[in-house]
Amino acid sequence: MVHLKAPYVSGFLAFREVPFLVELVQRLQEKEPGFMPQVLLVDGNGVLHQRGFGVACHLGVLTDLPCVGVAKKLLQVDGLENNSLHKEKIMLLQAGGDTFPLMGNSGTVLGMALKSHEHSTNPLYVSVGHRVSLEVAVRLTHHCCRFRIPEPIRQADIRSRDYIRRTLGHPGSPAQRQESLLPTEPSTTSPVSW
DNA sequence: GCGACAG
DNA sequence: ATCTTGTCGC
Repeated sequence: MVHLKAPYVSGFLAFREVPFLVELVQRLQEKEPGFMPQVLLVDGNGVLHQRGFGVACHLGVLTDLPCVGVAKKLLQVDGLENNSLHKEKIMLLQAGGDTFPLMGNSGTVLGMALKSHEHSTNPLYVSVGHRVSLEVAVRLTHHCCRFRIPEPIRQADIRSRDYIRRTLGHPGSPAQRQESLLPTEPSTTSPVSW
């Protein structure tokens, strides 16, 4: 079980979550190096970020593994806006795998909006994290989608929440007596996310 | 009061 | 992220 200390602040997600992600990779290298993945799908952004360096970049540099940023909402940076024009482009996406580029004011393509499967309305926002091209990032993400969320991220989400529920759900459990795995902060902070 | 808001 | 209400498709 991880013990989150930093609060969630938009633009600083890596400072909250990346230490635990690095630890997971290190633990895997020690115990099961044969299972080391060739690429990581990261729940958050890569270069589509306030300072061009989201959690997927951060994790990639610290582990030297190729990383893809996969966000569920558009981070509105460099002039990118979730406005009516953007929503029009989303509605024009037809088949699963369809995309449109996310071009910042700087003229750089920061990522791609991806219709991750055919019966999906909201796109995914895919961006380069580390040692991977945007084209490969998009194809890889698309091919991992049984549903809207890529299966590796979806399973991590489902199983971690299930673990939390099983661990904190039982009165008298060690975790419950420890009393402070739940966030001290009011809202916004979650013990799950990992 | 109003807009913004990766997770 | 969490919570809630309602709808649609398999």
